[in-house]
Amino acid sequence: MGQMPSRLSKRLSLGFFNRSVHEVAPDLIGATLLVDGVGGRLVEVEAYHHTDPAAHSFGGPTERNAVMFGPPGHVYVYRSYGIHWCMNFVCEPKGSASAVLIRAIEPTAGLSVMRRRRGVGDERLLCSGPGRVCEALRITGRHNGLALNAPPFALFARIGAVDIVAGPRIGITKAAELPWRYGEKGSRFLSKPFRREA
DNA sequence: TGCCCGATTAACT
DNA sequence: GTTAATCGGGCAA
Repeated sequence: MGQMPSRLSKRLSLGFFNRSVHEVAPDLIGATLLVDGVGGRLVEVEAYHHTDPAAHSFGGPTERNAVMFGPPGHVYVYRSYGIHWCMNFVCEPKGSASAVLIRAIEPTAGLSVMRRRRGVGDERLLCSGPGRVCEALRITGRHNGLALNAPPFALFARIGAVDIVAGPRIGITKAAELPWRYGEKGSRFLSKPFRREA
């Protein structure tokens, strides 16, 4: 389990993330993320730039957001609403404190494991939301600060072209109008549909 | 120290 | 459509 995409696509290097978060975020759509062999294709992400009032790093470094100020290609995990975990990929040169929130995945590997962890049978409910992604892939605070190019992570470039749509981010109050949510057009695995879809 | 509220979800009406 | 669950970060006092 988990080797399937390796023959078909390249692994993404840490350098992939050493670019503007607004380039990395759409480029991640269609990439495959596995955690201990379980996961699938990224179909929805959001960009958080350090100059953005909605970003955790906006107010400067704290104990919680320290990883955001570290090197790109590492994972920033935080607890949301005291209940859920949310996972981000740090972008841009070290200290820039920008990151991409992983909001939804199309499950392709370890379906039965994810169903058991999530307690639901419907494929579309396994990873359609940032908290659901972390529960299905069993991401917790102990993953905070880990690099994406080493176990338990495996990250593969997308294969072929992907239709990408953008729109306002979800669940925020500051800078809510900025169109920094990216998704695969027409995907059935989004946490919410995009407004302007053909 | 105390208080408010959040990059959410599921279970309601 | 609404709301409870649940807790740590960040800031006021």
